[in-house]
Amino acid sequence: APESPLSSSEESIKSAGELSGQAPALEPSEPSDSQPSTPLPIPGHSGLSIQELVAVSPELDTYVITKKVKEVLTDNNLGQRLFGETILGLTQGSVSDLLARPKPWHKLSLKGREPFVRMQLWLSDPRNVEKLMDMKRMEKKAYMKRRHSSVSESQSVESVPPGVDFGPGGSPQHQQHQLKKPRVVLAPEEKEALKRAYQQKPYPSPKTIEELANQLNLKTSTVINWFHNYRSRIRRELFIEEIQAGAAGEGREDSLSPAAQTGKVGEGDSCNGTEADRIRSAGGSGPEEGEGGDKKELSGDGGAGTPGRSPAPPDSAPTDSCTPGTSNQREGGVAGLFSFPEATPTTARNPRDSSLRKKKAANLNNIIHRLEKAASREEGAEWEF
DNA sequence: TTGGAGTCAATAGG
DNA sequence: CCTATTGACTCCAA
Repeated sequence: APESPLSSSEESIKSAGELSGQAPALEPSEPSDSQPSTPLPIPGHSGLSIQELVAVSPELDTYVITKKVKEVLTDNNLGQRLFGETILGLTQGSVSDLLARPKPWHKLSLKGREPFVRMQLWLSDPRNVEKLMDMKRMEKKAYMKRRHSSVSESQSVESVPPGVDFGPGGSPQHQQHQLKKPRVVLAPEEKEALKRAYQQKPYPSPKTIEELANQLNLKTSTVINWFHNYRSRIRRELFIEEIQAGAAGEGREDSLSPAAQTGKVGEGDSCNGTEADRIRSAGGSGPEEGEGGDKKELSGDGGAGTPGRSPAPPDSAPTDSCTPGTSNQREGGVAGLFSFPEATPTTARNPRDSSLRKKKAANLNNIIHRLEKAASREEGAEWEF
């Protein structure tokens, strides 16, 4: 007998303390949602609306929404899969990701806002929870029935365990080519190497990527994908931290508690990075833009995962000092990868601040990369800052 | 083409 | 079962 909490809209209390004006406008008013007419046209395809709703949506607080959704789901023993597939039209993994690290509304594309609008809509009517629970029961029932009566039925061919031929039934479409790519799983050492490479160059040139792939024995496409994903995920972490920093205060009713988790990407605070991924950038490689041919050998230590390569590459301060400080950037100028100095003690209290800083540094590096790229393309010209 | 945003879907842990 | 992680894909804009 699940009760029905939440009122259609409320939130409000948010302390996004930032310099940007950005008045918290007003969002409480939901787009006059009648209620029954179009509860949730079932993910697939709606008659016509969701997208329009998104376009008119008043800026939602994605953090509050996901928090509420997680709460409702757990309180009612509803899984992400069912919720995602029936309410959002997304798979479990996507839902997990979305709920765990919602991006701030203003950084979402129209498409990206859709799931949040759906969640908001779903939350607005407590009866939706009931419906979902009913579906859950139905699924369970169907499942029970299936396994009870289908003892005879041959195993439905799903994922054929690699290298297994089945004599009888004869698999329908001979996908024998084991055209089920095994899914690459990068070894910890490989990830480490890639992260190191990322710190050197967040945007490696095709040539560099090629070299990396060879050194690590990976397909170049894998390396490319890795960089795409890593950049994207680092960026997202940044957003998260931004939000938390903004809502840092105490305001939160049930504040912190669950918040503590998140920590994942950048804890390697300061030195000693065991296996932490310090975003700290080491000596910057020259701006090898375009075809400027690059070098960088990058110690590939494909085996020993222990840090401490010997013939350190060109720069890299001895002892791998913690203080990035004055980067010994050479000629090239800009190139220098940012690495914030142990900033003002005022901002160093929280370990999270540090990782935030590092991520921001990475972000700045991205910006620099873009500027350089644009600059080289525009052939100098008006790039006065 | 390249990079970003969203997702999917296989997998690893519980 | 469930959830979290993550390499690969699809779309899109520049």
